[in-house]
Amino acid sequence: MGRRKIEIEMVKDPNTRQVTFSKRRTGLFKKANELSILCGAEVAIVVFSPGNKPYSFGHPGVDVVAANYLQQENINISNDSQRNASFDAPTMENLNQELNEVLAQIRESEKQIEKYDEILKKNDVKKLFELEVLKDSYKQFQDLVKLRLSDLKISEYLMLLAKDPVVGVKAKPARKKRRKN
Amino acid sequence: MGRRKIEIEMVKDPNTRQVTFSKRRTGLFKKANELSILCGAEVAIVVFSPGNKPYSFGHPGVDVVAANYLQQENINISNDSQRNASFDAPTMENLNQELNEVLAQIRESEKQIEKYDEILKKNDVKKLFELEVLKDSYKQFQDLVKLRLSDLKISEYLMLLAKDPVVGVKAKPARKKRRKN
DNA sequence: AACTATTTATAAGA
DNA sequence: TTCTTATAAATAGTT
Repeated sequence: MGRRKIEIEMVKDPNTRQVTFSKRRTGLFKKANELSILCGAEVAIVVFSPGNKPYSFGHPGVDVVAANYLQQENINISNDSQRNASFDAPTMENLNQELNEVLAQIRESEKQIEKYDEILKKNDVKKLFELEVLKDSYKQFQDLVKLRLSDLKISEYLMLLAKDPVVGVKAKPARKKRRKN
Repeated sequence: MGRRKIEIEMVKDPNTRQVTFSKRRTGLFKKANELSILCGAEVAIVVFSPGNKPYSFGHPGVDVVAANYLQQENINISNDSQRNASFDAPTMENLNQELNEVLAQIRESEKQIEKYDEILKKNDVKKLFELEVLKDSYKQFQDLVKLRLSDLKISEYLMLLAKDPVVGVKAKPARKKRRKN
């Protein structure tokens, strides 16, 4: 889309890479905005620049979309457009707690997946009932992962780390550009 | 970018709106993928369709997963009401092979989830880079599960089992599809 | 699901 | 960084 065609591969020159990033991030956010308006869709994007600086776009807001994504279960219960718009900036404690909860449940589910696997390998028809039970467990596991440990959630976690990287050590007042590679 | 210029405003016709959504979501994810590769940037996107169906994109440099996702979504993404409408009757061999593949991948990923867990518990900021790497692994895992072991396929698998309990012995000729739940 | 006339994004240059 | 512009790419309407 420019004077010349380029291959989709890492841009080598760091300077050019930064310029490309700026241009394309602008374009991406514009597209996202158009999509949300044209289709009435909710969109949330989090991007880290080559220098690891976070940028985000959201309609109606990253927080709102994140909350909806994470709490989709509640939408089924209340039909109203009573979206949970109150997704306060997460703290490290919140995120850690939540992640640990999920990870615990994942481990719990893994045991059952193991059994699932075994039954499948045995192909024992008499275990059909058991298999259905395990299926339910597995679906719960999937849902948990999808809903509660979403890409977005992880990105937010990383954003927090990026912004306040001295977790549990000390808080730096500085808000300048942060880099690590 | 089309036959005519359009205003950026809600597309009124629901049918057209859905088509526009599909096309532009594809475009958005493609752009996101290119951005991540060209610039080595982290990107995460969550979108809700007009029908409130969630779609997500994530990954730097895992273009294969993104491509697979786009290729397979016509299988995975279909309305509940039309679930079985266009799903060719799977054979036992197909399903067994597919499930075993996925289960292998799950076990592979579990190891990395463990490491993820450990790092989270440490809250060690210096491990940020490591965390990002693990996040990628975990996201791949998520995508795999979503793509290849959908609820639909499990349901079909169970249906087959229920009807044709001699698993792994032989595949009976295709039969009419029936729904259980 | 494809096609194509147009619009839009953007790579390179200033 | 911002602007310009030639060209590549996305897509709106069509088949």
